[in-house]
Amino acid sequence: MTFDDTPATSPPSLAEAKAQFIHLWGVSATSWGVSKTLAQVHALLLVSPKALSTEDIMAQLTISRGNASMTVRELLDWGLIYKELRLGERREFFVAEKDMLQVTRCIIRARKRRELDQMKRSLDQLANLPGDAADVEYQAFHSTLTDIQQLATASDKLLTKLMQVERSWFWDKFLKLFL
Amino acid sequence: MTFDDTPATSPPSLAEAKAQFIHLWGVSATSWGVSKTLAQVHALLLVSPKALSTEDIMAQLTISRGNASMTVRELLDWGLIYKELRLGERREFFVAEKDMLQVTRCIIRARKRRELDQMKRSLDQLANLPGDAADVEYQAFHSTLTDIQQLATASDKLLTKLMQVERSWFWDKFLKLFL
DNA sequence: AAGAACTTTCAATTATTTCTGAAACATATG
DNA sequence: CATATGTTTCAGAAATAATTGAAAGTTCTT
Repeated sequence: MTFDDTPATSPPSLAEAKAQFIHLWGVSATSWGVSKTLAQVHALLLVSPKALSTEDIMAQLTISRGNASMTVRELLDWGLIYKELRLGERREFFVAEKDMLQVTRCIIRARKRRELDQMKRSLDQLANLPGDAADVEYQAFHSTLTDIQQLATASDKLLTKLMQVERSWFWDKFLKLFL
Repeated sequence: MTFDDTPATSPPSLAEAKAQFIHLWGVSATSWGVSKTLAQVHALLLVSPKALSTEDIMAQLTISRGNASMTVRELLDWGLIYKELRLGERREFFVAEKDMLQVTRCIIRARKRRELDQMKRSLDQLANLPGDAADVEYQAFHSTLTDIQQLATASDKLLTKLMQVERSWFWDKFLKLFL
């Protein structure tokens, strides 16, 4: 990526805009409990028309080999990037899933599994606690837990539906229905 | 707290269950970029039938006065708890909003304002970057940014609708439509 | 206006998370 | 099998974020 010296008043170069987008994606991720590097590697690949090697990623984001390796592996787990193998090349290249509907599905799937499903198990256990229905302390606990459980179940079902939804249905029916 | 000698196999006492819930809420919050203490104070008040003072909160969660004060303030900002003032009492008591639909609205409102709205502004700026439509690098950048923008706009509208939705509509129509 | 009761602030400390870099590991090639 | 090329691991370092606690601030009471 070339260095460039344009004055502050002109529109940013493509390289600058990419850097800004990568930065933005990193900052946003952080406030949703996702590691900055994970998001930045994702952003870099999202705006890259061709597959990048680990070396490319290290160089562009100035991160260590270890970090790049771990991060790429996690993105593969999420399903947000793919390996691209080339004949006669030892090293691996990576491309991002570019379809944002698909990206959304991956993110919902991963986070639902990791956090919502786990939480529902704990809630089920706690909400079943037997107790004295006349005790105001017990009542407060039990009714709050039940309400949260209900909300968790509703969220779960909604997210499951959203993941399964067809592209055409999504853009045609769903959006027009609500928006 | 009362004397209790039950073996490990029996159901947990109410106090234990509350502690577990508070812990669960704290852990879950952490993975969504929300501070542990914020969530734990919220959880404590959610399962407390009566309003608690700052002292109560400090004691139950063993946190410092400063932490309790800051956290309570932030929960007030989110709209998740209310002050309860008592005649002839200097100190303030706090109660949680117990209605989980309302709680959901507060959380959506706060996070949308803080993160989504801010992000949309940045995206608008970046997606407008002029460039050479024949350049594959530019194309990749521009089309990805446009897609993300579209997704952000759709999310925004959906969240706005969700916040405005009536309770009856939500439980009757929305859920039955999808779930 | 001085003291009591309570709240807020913030610099310093502590805890947690993330990242680095070098060594170990894997695999292809001469 | 020795070397070259590339990947993974993980203990310690560095960066970030959360928390404390004591001092300053506020408000009520007499």
